Amino acid sequence: MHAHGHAPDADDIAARILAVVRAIPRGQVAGYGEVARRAGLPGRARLVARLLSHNGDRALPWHRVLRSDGRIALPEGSTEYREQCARLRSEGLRVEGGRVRGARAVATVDAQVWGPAPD
DNA sequence: CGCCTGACCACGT
DNA sequence: CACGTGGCCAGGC
Repeated sequence: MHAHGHAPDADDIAARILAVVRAIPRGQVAGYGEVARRAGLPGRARLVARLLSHNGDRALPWHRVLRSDGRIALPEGSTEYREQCARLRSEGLRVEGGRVRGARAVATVDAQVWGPAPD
């Protein structure tokens, strides 16, 4: 084990992504690309999606991860899709037409406290 | 190796 | 806001 730590192993990458997902506050959402970026993996949105699709941890707040436009990525009508809808609504979020309203208004907690980055 | 698929994204119309 | 287009990365075969 311990291959040259130069490039992070798949396990480390997965762990970082999951950590970022767990860090999304209740009642808030983030895009796949946003999550990847926060995990230090710009451009790996699809990796985040793949990881969540294989995830088995029910405690993981995977439902807070949406497409960049605020839409639910899962196929409409599927069991997982309905569960995501239910979980989001249970957190007080308004979901309409498979989309979370106001998801793009606040991308980060900082934006909520300090307002949109002036720079 | 090449080819196809996927819980994606940015951009233009 | 809906759609279409091209791009990107990882896996499965």
